[in-house]
Amino acid sequence: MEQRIEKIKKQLHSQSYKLTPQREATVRVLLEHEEDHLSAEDVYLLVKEKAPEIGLATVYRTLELLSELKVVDKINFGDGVSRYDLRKEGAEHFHHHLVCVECGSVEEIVEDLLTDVESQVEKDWGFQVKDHRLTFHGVCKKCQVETVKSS
Amino acid sequence: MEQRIEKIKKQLHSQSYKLTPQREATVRVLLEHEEDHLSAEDVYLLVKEKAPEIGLATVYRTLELLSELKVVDKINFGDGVSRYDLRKEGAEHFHHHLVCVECGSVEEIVEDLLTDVESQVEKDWGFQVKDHRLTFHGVCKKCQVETVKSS
DNA sequence: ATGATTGCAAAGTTTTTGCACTCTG
DNA sequence: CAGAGTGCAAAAACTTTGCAATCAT
Repeated sequence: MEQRIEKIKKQLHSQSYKLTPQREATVRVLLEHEEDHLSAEDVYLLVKEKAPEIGLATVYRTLELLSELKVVDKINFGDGVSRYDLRKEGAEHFHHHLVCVECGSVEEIVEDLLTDVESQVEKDWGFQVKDHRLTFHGVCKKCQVETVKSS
Repeated sequence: MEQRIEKIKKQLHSQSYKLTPQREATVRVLLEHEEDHLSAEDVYLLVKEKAPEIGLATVYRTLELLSELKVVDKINFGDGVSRYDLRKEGAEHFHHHLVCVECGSVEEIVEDLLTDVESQVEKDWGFQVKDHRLTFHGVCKKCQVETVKSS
């Protein structure tokens, strides 16, 4: 945890940004909820527990900044809100998501499944791929079981 | 064009919805701009040219309805707005997008590149895939050329 | 007539912005 | 002190909703 904060601090410094207490608190919340796909509001409420004086605008500004630095990725599952997801340690690409249409749960896939597909896109469309967003919509393991039960 | 409208009309009727003039005008705009990834506002302005009395709320309601019927897909490229994309004729899955980070252009890939990846997800994660969203971010052919020129 | 659909305006959400204040170096 | 960063409140941007009027069967 501390190491990852240290690393982010360096990333900020390298662009002459500071890791202020507010920014640090925000990053800590993200680290503690790495699997949770928090919205800006979610982050705000969680940060507020530790640092009640923080403003929502600061959270937005911080998330925006972290987004530029590629520390987090801003994602959107189609409900009205943006969600913010920490990049995995050393991950070069965005990870994938499995969104369950039954229960709304979101599972993460860290593996990069798209190496072959990316080569194909570069070859066949002449498009130089830098990153990707992949989300599958379907029925998660748990809900499949429950469907069987109830039928 | 007329055939596709006829088909959509049937889809609506099968769920006891009507193809009102407003809805038809909206569908026509979508058909005429199939490559354009229009926002609700875009659609509204274009429909207004032909049917000035239409309201923005109706456009939203129509797009919502078409979305439920899987006539269009609602997508989000990370700017604040939802965009609406007609499903291709006979396409079972959502098509993919190539978003250029230089010029912002959006290219479409109609082929389904994910058949293998989907099998893998079903096998390895026990997740029953129904649909997917795949967007590549990178540099399009045109901007690659221009980068070479200017360097 | 009855129920679906519409247009308008109002309200709701989420996000951004302006500005004075604070902090750090 | 200068510049970056902050909190607050106001504004903006996008979308949804309530309701009376309209339309189609």
